[in-house]
Amino acid sequence: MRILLIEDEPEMASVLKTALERQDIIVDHAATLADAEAVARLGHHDAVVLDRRLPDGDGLSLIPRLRALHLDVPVIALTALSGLDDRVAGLDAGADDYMVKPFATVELVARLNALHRRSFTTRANQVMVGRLTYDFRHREALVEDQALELPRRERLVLETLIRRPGRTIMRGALEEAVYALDDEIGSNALDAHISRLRRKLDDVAAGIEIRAIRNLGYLLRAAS
Amino acid sequence: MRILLIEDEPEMASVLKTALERQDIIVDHAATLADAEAVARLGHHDAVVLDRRLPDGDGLSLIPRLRALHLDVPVIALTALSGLDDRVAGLDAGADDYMVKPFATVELVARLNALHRRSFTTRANQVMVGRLTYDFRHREALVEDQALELPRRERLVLETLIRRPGRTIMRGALEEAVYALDDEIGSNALDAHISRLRRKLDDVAAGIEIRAIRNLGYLLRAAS
DNA sequence: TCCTGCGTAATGCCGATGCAATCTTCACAC
DNA sequence: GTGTGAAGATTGCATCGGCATTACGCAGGA
Repeated sequence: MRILLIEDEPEMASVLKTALERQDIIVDHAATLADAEAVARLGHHDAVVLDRRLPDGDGLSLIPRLRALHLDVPVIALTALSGLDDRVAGLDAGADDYMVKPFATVELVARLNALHRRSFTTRANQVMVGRLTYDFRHREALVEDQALELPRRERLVLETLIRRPGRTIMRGALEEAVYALDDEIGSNALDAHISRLRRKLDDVAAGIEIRAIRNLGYLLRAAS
Repeated sequence: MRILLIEDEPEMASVLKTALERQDIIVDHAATLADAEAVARLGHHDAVVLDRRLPDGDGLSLIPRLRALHLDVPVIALTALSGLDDRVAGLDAGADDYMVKPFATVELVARLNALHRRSFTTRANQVMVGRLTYDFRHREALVEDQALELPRRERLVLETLIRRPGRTIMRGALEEAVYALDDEIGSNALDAHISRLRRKLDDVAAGIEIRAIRNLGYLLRAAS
């Protein structure tokens, strides 16, 4: 696992870095928001540990900027303040977890591991289900190392489903992923895409099944 | 191949740029360390040519910063100093190669090519798709041992596509490979090159197809 | 000066997409 | 087991936008 530690106090940073590295966690360190953003953009990290009080602003302000770049890296916010308001602010801003200083580093490690496990499948840039590999970096589906050509909508559907194999994706979530907010969508356009996608996956014997969950959504899994 | 040239003397920069471009190398130019770092971070380059004496510091200081960002791009350091100490300093700092001014540009080109090949070690010097063989060492396309003459841009397109046969190359990646940063590219210049390249490949019955992936990019593969 | 490479723009074409009609499957009740 | 209604699946069709192609003019090298 590799994380980005954003913390301006040198001593705190050093202590944390040492503790994390002892747990086999790779730590990149940034002391300012500007640096942090530049580094985070590279997308190398499995998690971000973010101090709120930084020389160039509130750490939380980084989160929406990362999200805007489609960096869905989980974020743990650190703060000296323990008030409920601050906790809410942190989670509102999109932090995935929240720790109040002072805290035991073992707890931070534990939470990082938890986040990592939780998001592991979604963050790898390749996911494999059945005989199908989806490469998020190149945005292509591969069967036996051959690209499977998928048009835009179908590809978006597949991307969304394969991020959480075997889990239900609600219909609304799918629509959000496939259509922009201002794209009005009537009728059953989504169903049609699912249908076409299924057909293509069958044609190449991808060993994948897309199941409808009535009144809820769909899930993708290796065919039994 | 695309490189980042970091050199503050305008004349030197201009001469090198011209010489390299004559060898079909795409050159992005930065005059300061700050600029260079910002551009290098984009990860577009196959190599960095780095002058040591720069207005904002010793060029070598860039290398550890790039490594910290896990940019493993090879670096050739240029210097006016030929002392052993300087050579050691350069290699210590992580430069892959080292040249003392003044030097012959042909030598620089040769070393760049060597580095480039080395960084593609996993890849053969020749790739064959359909009836077409592309020889990266001599930078020529062969059909039945007959060289196929391709102008610069078309060859760059082919090189990029054939590196990953049967896989999608995103439009942006193609543009990066074929054009320098400051080359304004409007309209459909890339499309036009693809079209001309296709025509030439068809003319010699190369047995190759270049497919468009709508909204994404292109893919090259043996014709079915 | 001629020639070739290149970028641009106009035009034509085809695939992707949304829609709607029709068929199939599922859950539940009896 | 079976009937029924609702949700889902599939497919043909018209539309639209992106890609392909080609002609043209410019620029740089022979």
